[in-house]
Amino acid sequence: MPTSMKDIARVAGVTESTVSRALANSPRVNADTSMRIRRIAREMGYVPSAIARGLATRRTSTLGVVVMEPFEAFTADMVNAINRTASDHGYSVILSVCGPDPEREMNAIRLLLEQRVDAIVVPDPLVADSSLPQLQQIGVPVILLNRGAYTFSVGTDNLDGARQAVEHLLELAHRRIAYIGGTRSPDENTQRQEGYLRAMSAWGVPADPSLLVVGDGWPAGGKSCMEQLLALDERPTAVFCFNDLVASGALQAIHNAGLRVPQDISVVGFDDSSLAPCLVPPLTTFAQPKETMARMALRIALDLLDGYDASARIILSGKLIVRESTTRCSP
Amino acid sequence: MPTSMKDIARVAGVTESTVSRALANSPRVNADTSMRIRRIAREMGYVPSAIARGLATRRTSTLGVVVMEPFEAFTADMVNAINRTASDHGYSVILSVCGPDPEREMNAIRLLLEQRVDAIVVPDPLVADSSLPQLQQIGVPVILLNRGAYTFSVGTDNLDGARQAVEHLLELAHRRIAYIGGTRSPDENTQRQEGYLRAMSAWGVPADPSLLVVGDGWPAGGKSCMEQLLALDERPTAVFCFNDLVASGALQAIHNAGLRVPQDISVVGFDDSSLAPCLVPPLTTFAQPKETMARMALRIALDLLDGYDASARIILSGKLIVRESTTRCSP
DNA sequence: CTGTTAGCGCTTTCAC
DNA sequence: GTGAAAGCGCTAACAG
Repeated sequence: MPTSMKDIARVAGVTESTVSRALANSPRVNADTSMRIRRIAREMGYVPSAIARGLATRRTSTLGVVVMEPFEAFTADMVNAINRTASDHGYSVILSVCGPDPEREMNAIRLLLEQRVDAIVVPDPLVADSSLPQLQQIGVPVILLNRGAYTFSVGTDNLDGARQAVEHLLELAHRRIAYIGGTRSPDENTQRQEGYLRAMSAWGVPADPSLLVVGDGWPAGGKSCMEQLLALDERPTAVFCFNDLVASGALQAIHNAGLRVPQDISVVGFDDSSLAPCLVPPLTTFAQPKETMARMALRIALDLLDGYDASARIILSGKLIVRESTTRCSP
Repeated sequence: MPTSMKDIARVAGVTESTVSRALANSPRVNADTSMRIRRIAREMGYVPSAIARGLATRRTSTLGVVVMEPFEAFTADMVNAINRTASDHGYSVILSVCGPDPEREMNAIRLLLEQRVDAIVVPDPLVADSSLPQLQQIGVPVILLNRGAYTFSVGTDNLDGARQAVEHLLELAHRRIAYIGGTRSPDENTQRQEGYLRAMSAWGVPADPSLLVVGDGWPAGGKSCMEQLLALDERPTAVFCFNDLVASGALQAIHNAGLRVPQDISVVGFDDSSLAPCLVPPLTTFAQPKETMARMALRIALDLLDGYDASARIILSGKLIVRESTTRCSP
């Protein structure tokens, strides 16, 4: 058995309470005794029990994060960012992985509730809109990322992100610009597509329906969509992709067709996941402000825990990262 | 406050003990009462408290995982695999992220100990050999991955992996084969390099020292190493890389030089991380048996918890995944 | 400044 | 088959 406060108390010849205070650096305990107690604790290899403390204080300083398997680039980055901010605030992170299934997602949340996490963050939520209200009744703050329909959410401005991406291409003189969507997140897809359409029309470029294709949001889908686009009589000179994974699939298809990026076709992704700079060529992509999102999410959670009303649907703006997958349209 | 067993007991007109038993499906409680209790629990929205149970049983059914930030592909995959097996065994996973610094790694472990995790797994350990013994004295099982020097470890046969990779290239008639190492994991690097050298000598191919370069184990390092190799008077026709990240950097350098993969140069990676199939072209790479590694690691941990002596340095073999980045040498 | 006391929510003997 | 009681390790009033 690991040493407990009781053990320390015995050795130090004081009560548990004093030990507790000393270890918490309470000013209400004699400086000498305090120091002595801490020394003894160290010598005895004392490791405080977070679960016992949790039981007593009804706060575990623990944050639950639900992610969908498999970790894809954006999610992994997000977990990273969340973890970083969480530990800055003295929080540990419990990871609960679920499959691509709303029911398993709910189950993952239940598991976290059993662990009595103080709050839950879901970077890639797939819960149905109809179950959203239920999430607020759950007892602990649940924050969703990129889910504007929910009261406690922080997300990226997809509309504007898509606009930035497409305008970048338009500025490079591209006109036949395609959009490869992804069904894995219908809301986000709709918004990004809308942003694409608006940018096009703002520049007076008529939208060609055949340039609007939709895959599954994974590399395979991106690849087959791109193949479809390449088979067009008049193929696009640029493509804007739902996310970086889709873009990687597109890159493969273009390469297989014997074409070059960006000379023959420019490609833009979305997310600026850790995958983006590794691709050949390094991908131009819209960066979601992941760090800020994580910080905001945690802020909402902590405010809620402190009893403040933190209802907020925060929408952050990101910025385009221009790398080497885009260039001026050369007809 | 969430409903507790006490609440249920009051409503059901029984004692807490009976509720506890009923909820645990103990046969020692009357079938009818048991069912009734479980119904009440459900109706009251009861969520058991894992931390209270943990306090009482001194088992938290919780597994700690320490990973180095940033999550790179292999680690993320490993966390996935560990999580999957863990939840198969009814375990939750607490993630503790540390920087690339042994001290912070130890700190991450401490944090997990406070949470009273039942065991700890470290997929990419960077603790010094000299601190290894300390890990065994820590109170809970600590399993390291890919760290043969440690008593409780499971890893991949790096020597054989490198051999497989290089022999694949040799069979494709390559002779000028380079190795791009990575210092981020000295042990593994040494082993993979050794495997490379042995395969070469087994085939009677004299090793050219100028074909042996070493980077940092990240894409940037891979890129600059590859540039160095391309500047050689007689450049290699194939490169074997320390890991997939390095390979992605190499791919970029080759692309920038106006050369093609695999026609001009074949490239082999290591790990078969989720990055590999996304690259252009999809990367031939040696696959570590991640699922098996996770399973074995958990098995050791559970055996240890059950009081068995599970000392074992398990070395698993993996297999080469041939994709499109390698082809026959065309002189 | 320190001790006493009472839980936090659950499990687990030991009785009945 | 069920209850009573003790305890897991810690915190937090409340006294003194």
